Amino acid sequence: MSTVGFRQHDHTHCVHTALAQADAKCKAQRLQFTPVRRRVLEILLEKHRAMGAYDILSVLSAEGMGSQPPVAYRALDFLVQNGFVHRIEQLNAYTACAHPTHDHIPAFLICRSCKAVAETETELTQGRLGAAASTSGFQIERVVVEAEGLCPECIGDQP
Amino acid sequence: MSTVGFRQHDHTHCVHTALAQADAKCKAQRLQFTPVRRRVLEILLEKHRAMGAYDILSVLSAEGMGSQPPVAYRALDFLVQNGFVHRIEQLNAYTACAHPTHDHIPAFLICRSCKAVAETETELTQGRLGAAASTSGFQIERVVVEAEGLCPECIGDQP
DNA sequence: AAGCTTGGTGTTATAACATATCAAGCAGAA
DNA sequence: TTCTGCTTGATATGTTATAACACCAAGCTT
Repeated sequence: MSTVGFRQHDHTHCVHTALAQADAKCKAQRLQFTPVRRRVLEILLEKHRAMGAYDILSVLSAEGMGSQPPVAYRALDFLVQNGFVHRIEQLNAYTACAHPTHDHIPAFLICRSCKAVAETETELTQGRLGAAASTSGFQIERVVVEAEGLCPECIGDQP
Repeated sequence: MSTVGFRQHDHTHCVHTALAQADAKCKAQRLQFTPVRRRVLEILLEKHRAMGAYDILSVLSAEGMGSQPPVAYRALDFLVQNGFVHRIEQLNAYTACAHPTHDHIPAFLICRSCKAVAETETELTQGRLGAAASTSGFQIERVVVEAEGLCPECIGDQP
């Protein structure tokens, strides 16, 4: 059920599916899925890794789709805002959402060696953090959960 | 038990206690608790908020303790490494540890309005993320848990 | 004491990440 | 058509972080 990266899959297919889903959602919600936005999502889906804004920008730039930072950041903001992409705070980087079809609190496993990112979900507000929040009167709006470590591929290689 | 900020307390006392504990731990572990390192910790304890490296640097600089970024970053690295300070990834900022006397996985409640930070603990590896990690063979080394929202003080003020 | 090693600090420079601002284009509604 | 709102282009700048190298002080060796 919950997708946990770190394994083989039909990549071309998953890229196409995700783009089609994004298309559909944007149509349904009257959002403008412009060429730049679409291409940025596609780049992230293709790489299947966390990428910095400037990495993305350099791809765009090579393709003549704009060469200044705001181009990338604006597209990323749109994609994050609408749940197509998540920001990885630890890395100041971005990765395509693995479950774009439903709302969720994402949680990530991030390989410190190869930067592969697996996304799963969490319902943290019911745990200890949620308890702390409610006893102190804190109103949680967003939760970041990111685990750093070594993915199966890299456990042998790196210390 | 778990300290959840957002309330009054004897601040001078807590600063002194924390510094004394840091002193003791460094002595015990033969770590060099140099003036810059000590002062950076003190600054963070005094403010009791998340502070950026450059905020800290400007205080240091005003006191003639070095004016270049590496001065602040080196001290912060030391303090983070040894558990006296935590880095808040969402904010690219740092905050003094609220439970420096024992090892723990910190979790934070961060007010997006006033930047107050409350630290609590979590044992996340037993939850859904831990399960995802073990089924996929991912080796978790570090976990970041940060909730953003509004603290009790700011709930009335800000939208 | 001279020489060596280790770890901290001072300093310069630069890399990496992100946003403010203003002008121009373009699509859909009135 | 004209207005309006969103998107894009472009310039400039702000913010966060690190590389690299020189210097110095403490502790250890011979």
